[in-house]
Amino acid sequence: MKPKLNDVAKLAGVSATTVSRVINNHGYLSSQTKEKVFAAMRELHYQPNNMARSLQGKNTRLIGVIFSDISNPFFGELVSRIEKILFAKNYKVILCNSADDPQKERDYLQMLMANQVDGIIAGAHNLGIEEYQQYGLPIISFDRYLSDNIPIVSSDNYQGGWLATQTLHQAGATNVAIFTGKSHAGSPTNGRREGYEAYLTAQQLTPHVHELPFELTPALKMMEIKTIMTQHQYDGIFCSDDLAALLVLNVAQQLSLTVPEQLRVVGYDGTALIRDYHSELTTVEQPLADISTLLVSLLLQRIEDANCTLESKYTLPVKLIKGLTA
Amino acid sequence: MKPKLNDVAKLAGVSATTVSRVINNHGYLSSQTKEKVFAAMRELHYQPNNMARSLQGKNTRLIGVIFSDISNPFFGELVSRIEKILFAKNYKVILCNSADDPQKERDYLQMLMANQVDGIIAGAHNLGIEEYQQYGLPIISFDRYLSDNIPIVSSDNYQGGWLATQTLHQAGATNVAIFTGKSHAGSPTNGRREGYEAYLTAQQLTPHVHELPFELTPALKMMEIKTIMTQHQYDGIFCSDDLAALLVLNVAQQLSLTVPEQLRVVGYDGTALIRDYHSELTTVEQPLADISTLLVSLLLQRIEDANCTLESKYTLPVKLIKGLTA
DNA sequence: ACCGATATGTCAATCGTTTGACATTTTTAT
DNA sequence: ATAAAAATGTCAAACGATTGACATATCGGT
Repeated sequence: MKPKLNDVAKLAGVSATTVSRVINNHGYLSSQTKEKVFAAMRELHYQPNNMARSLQGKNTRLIGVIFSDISNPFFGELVSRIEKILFAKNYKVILCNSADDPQKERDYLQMLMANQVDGIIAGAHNLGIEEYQQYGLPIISFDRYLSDNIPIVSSDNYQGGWLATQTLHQAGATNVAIFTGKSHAGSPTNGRREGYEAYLTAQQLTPHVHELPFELTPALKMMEIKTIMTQHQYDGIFCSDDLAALLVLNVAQQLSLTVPEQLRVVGYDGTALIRDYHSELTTVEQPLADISTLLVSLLLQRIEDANCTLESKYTLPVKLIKGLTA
Repeated sequence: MKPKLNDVAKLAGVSATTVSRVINNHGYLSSQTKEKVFAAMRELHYQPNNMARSLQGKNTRLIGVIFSDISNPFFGELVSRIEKILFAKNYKVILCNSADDPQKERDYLQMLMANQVDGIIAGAHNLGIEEYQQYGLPIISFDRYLSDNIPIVSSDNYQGGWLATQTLHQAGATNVAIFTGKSHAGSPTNGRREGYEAYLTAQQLTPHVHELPFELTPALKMMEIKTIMTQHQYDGIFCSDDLAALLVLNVAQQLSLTVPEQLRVVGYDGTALIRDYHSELTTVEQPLADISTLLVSLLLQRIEDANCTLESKYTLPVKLIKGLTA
């Protein structure tokens, strides 16, 4: 039978009101009384019921975190960082993998509302989910436009696209392609492609855009990449994510193309996984530590003051991590 | 202002008791009344307050999931799968990254108790945490001994160790090492090393065990691996996780060792990430789909009936995924 | 001696929802 | 016509904790 606050009061020999005062550190309290109450709590393994407390108007300190799939190393690392920061601030994370399924994302929002979360960090890619605007909850978005009053945190995708393409060009590439996901209206990640195109246009070179649908499995994606690489003799490829870059390197090996002599490759993300286990890959690193810190910081400001004025966009600078592939 | 059940009742023109009956599908209810109530719920964007409901004895349907760090691809995929299965069964996951920090894991347990979670799936590696036994909660463990009445789910580590070593041997290796983490008393993962040693002993070959501490960063781990590989001329290496295997492959390249001619390598885990982006790696695949399904299934059985009899150990068969490295 | 501060207790209302007991009305079957 | 079933309403207690108002006792400073 789970211990209740009244049980703690009985064991400590004080009133229930006193126990509540100790737990919440309200009112006059002697050190002796505090110690007696804490000792009773320890002996009974008592934890105040957060459900009952939140019914009294206390925040639940639950945060919903929605990404498409945390088995993707980028999201895995991002969510891991966000969770660590939140836990250190006495918040806990309800994890949501929405995949590329708008209805699933809506179901998650409903569930998060029912669980009285204090706020949401949303970083999935589904579009057209009006519910985000209907609930009037503190929400911060990562890399996706949700509504006019929901701030977006992202890396400087445009700078990243420019930088990646510049790196390929300066490494001698002139026939440069980009392998990217499907463009979403209003999505900051479009900036990678825009930066890529802007650089090539400035250099009077021809852009070659290849969209690889998100829903392709890696194996099918690899086949598509192989088809493209066989049909075109690119000497530089910018992949708008690192996993695609790994596939390109795999295909290069299959086609006996030497990297970086015959083919230069740059990726995007620069997760710890890539830096630790694929340091050969030249990549544009998104500042995951800063992104996480900023997402949490903005959300907690919104939780503290729902009407506080925040920018609509926060753009963090990227950095080129020089490997051996470009 | 958040809508309450009474607001729904007013809009639908029924009593609050009727709304509660519709939500919980209790008692006699006409279809017309149900439809009126659902329409009012939709119009007000009403979600029943799960905190108040759980105060009434309803389960919170919250599950605590504790792993060391989900930015590790293995845990990332495992947690992702567990979360998907749980969400489909109308449960939600509170995510906990305990790292290699026992006190942090204790803090998480306290927090989970305070939040009245219905159960816990525990897969971190910290030892000596008595709290798991004190709270009397449904708990299922992955790859770690917690207490006599907490079931453990793991892959057949012994078979995996045997299989990996046999694969190296059959590929021509006779001077075979194992790179493993530190042994923990009672931990199923010790089986990998035991299977490795048993195979070599049966073949009258000499085991070479190298323990790489968990707390080494990948860069330091790589240096340690390079030192070992330089000092010994192993012709076969079994790594007890795939990321270590990637490091070994990196070092082999640095030392101009051809794989698998001069050096055969087998890893362990076989995550989707490895299969998709490193199909060249020969590895022992843990059945993550089955592990996830079983962890959830056992936990829900425990939640349903706290005294149901479960085995103390569930061991799932592994499978060798043949790549090019052995 | 007196007054203010300190310390703790009592009491009851409240949070949002559930739920059982009982009442009333309507509908349907015999 | 009557009885049973269906449908909905009323009412109040309860879940665990918080909290404000007020009471009482003790202690320390003036």
